[in-house]
Amino acid sequence: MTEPTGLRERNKRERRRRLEDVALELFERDGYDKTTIEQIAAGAGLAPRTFFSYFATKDDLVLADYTDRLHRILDELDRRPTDESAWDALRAAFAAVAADYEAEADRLRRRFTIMAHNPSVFARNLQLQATWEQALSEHLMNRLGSDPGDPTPRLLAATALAVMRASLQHWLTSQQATPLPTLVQRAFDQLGVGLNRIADPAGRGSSSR
Amino acid sequence: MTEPTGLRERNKRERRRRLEDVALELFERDGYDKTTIEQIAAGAGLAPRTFFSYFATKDDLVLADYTDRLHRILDELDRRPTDESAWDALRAAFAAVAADYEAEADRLRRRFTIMAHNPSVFARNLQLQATWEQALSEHLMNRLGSDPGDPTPRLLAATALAVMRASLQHWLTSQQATPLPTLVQRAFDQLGVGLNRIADPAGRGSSSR
DNA sequence: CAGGATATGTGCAGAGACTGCATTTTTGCA
DNA sequence: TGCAAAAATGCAGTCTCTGCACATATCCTG
Repeated sequence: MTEPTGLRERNKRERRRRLEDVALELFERDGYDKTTIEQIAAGAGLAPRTFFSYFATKDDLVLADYTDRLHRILDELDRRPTDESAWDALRAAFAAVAADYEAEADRLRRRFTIMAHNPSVFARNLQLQATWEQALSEHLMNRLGSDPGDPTPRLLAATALAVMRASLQHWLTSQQATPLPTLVQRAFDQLGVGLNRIADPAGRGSSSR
Repeated sequence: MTEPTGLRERNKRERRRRLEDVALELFERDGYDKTTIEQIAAGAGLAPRTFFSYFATKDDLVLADYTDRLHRILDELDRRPTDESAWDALRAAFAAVAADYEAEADRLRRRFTIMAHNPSVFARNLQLQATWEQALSEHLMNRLGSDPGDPTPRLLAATALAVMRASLQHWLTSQQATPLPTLVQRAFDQLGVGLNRIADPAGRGSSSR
């Protein structure tokens, strides 16, 4: 199934999670910069050298599950009917993912705080988002059947991610006053009219409205 | 005028530029990672320690004039008539800046290459763009007279930058087939219908409440 | 269940970015 | 010219991250 093997994998996962937990705690207590990898490894009962076989960099500790998230979005996008306009599909996919975020508002806020105080982590976050943009963009290229030279998919991807980011930020700083999916959908709608026109596969510009 | 003093400032500028030049050259010849700060400093006739009084990090070397660019955008934005919709103003401002970019396509391409191969530089680039987003967002808040809780300015800023980034990338990878300002304006137009509705100061489209 | 194949953990040595501090050199100016 | 501010430099040290050799744990096959 989703379990390739037994003990070995289990331990690996276990240690990885332990490293994350210890790190988050130390980061919050002493600050990101003041926390050394040596301390983190010690806290997780591992040798410093071993840390780097779990995380490539210290930054990655904070953003461990990003790849999962990306796959989540792409899956959600695949689940949308093909006759739906790309923009509407993005809207729905991001709203669905936004719902996931609701469940872990706390964890997100902790990260957000660390990121806000640590340029390198923040930068790493953006960098990961850029890989999302790339992946999303390719995905949309297929969906739209556009050729590689067409900037439209990239534009759509970049815009959708910008919407998500802006919504997320607003949501976190506003103490989650409005549900995130609502914010996301609202933002998508604000931009929707123009984009539906260009991203509707059937060409009949009638979708969100 | 803009010259606070004579020789001292002059030398400082000189050395800064020399560091940049040497660095770019070495980066291209030996690769970013293989080039040490010691080498760069030596090439510019300075002590290694001195490097850090000119650039905070190695990354910054590649992205030296970013702050200037930001100011350029904000100035251009200020120059737009106040009865113009925010989106149209952004369109015009970015198109104007895009024209600047045309003049230095070569330099941009060199940077682009370095960034494409070096995650940390790329990340730093994104990080700087995030500060732009912040600044732009505040600027727009004033222009629109919206209150701090309104996500619209941030959404506008994020989207505009996404447009610029996507256009720039497309422009560089397509060998500058189409003039950048044209690409930028076209992309803005693709998104424009929905955004004009919300970002029109005249308020015809029931702005953000 | 033995025992080799393989994955994983660990210690060591070291490169290289970056910092704080004390000191020297350069430049601006009275 | 000579003094004060600014800039350059040297030095010691911290920390992240890497390569390599070796130890240990896990798995799998016979």
